[in-house]
Amino acid sequence: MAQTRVEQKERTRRAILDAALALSEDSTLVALSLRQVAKEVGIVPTAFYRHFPSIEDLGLALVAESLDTLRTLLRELRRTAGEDAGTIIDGSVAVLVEQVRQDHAHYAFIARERFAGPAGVREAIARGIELAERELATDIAHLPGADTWTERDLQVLSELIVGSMVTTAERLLGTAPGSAAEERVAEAARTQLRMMLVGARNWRSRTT
Amino acid sequence: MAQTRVEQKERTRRAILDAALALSEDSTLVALSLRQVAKEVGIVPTAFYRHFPSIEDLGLALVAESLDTLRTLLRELRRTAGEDAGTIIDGSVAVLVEQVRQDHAHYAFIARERFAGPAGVREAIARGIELAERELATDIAHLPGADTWTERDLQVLSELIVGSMVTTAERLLGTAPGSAAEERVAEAARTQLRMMLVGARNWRSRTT
DNA sequence: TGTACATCAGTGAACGCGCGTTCACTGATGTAC
DNA sequence: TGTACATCAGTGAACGCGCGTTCACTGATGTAC
Repeated sequence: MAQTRVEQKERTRRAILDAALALSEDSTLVALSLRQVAKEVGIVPTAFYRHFPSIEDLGLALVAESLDTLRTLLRELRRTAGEDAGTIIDGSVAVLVEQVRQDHAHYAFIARERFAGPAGVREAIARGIELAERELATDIAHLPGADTWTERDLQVLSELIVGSMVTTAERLLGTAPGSAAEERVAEAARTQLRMMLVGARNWRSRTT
Repeated sequence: MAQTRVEQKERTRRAILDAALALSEDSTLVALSLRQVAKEVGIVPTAFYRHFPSIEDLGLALVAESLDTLRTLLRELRRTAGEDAGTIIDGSVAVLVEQVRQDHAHYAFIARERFAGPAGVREAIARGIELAERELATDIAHLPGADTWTERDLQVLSELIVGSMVTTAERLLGTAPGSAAEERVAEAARTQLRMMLVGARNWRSRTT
């Protein structure tokens, strides 16, 4: 029965993370107190220290989880990909909508803490987004027709696309699941990706 | 000499706004205390109430200023515009770089409070960005060749462009004035706008 | 110009409250033999 | 299997501190006459 105590600790840790996510929903991590979290979880404030040295460290754990979710999303993007751009675009937006619906709290957390969080949290988020951009650039490089692109142009295009996906995610956060507003944001995202695709396809012909 | 007392009050108000801007630079408005601001300005905490009913109201005043700055920027964008897209793009990026350099604290404030600020502040920022999108759509509609675009496509394109400019501004906030990093962000922004322009020019031919 | 009164930006004491952190503790779970 | 001991998640009292807000105030600036 060596698992029981370990499992109980893990359950409390999970409860702390979920409570922090829920309590920071309408504000931000830097305005969140250890005592609020402890109260929400149902433990005494000092018990918090059995799990995290500070709220900032709890935040870093949440970022790690959020970025894992994001990384899963990007893996999904790639997995859906054939070579038909329209399919990739529609699939990508569908996955993004689905992920934001499913892990709403995590994405809202990223949006909030990206610029307003503690320094370490901001850096961790920035690193995650840069990783997403590099992975996208790699995937685009393997598509047919991309061989005439410079590495820098691929990177800049990836930044543009990831940037617009981040913006789309931020807009989705303000819409209700299944609402007309959500579908409008999704449709706009598909149109924007198609506009960027048209730009990309006609890029070399205009600059070489 | 009816101005002296009024002027002194205005000077204190200005000092409070500047102190709040400076003190929230590494954190956010919701983590900023009235007492910190008062201390920075050199007044007693209770004197704060002669100027604002609360920190949130001070935040709303700061947003109004920030959005005025942003509105000036957009007016500049339009003023620079002939009909040559390359000139508009280069000029727009130059203006954006210049504005972010000049009013760094204000733009950093917008980036931070956009998702993490008090509810009223978040709404005010969202309204300002929507206004920028509508103004851009109006201006694009007056460019030659835009007459075949649907209103919705114009709106979606404007959202894409404003979104990428917001992302560029956020990236510029992380660079030092005159640095190589700043120029790299500016160059990427110009490339992205050109990619979007190529997409826009070839859009109708592919969808009608 | 001189005087008497009004205004009001800023003062300073006081309040109750929630904060992070310390410390010695308890008692159920786990381990050694 | 039974016993004696170790571990450690969670407890609860206590601390000093900064917080927003109240209140009655002061005294320089401004106004009426």
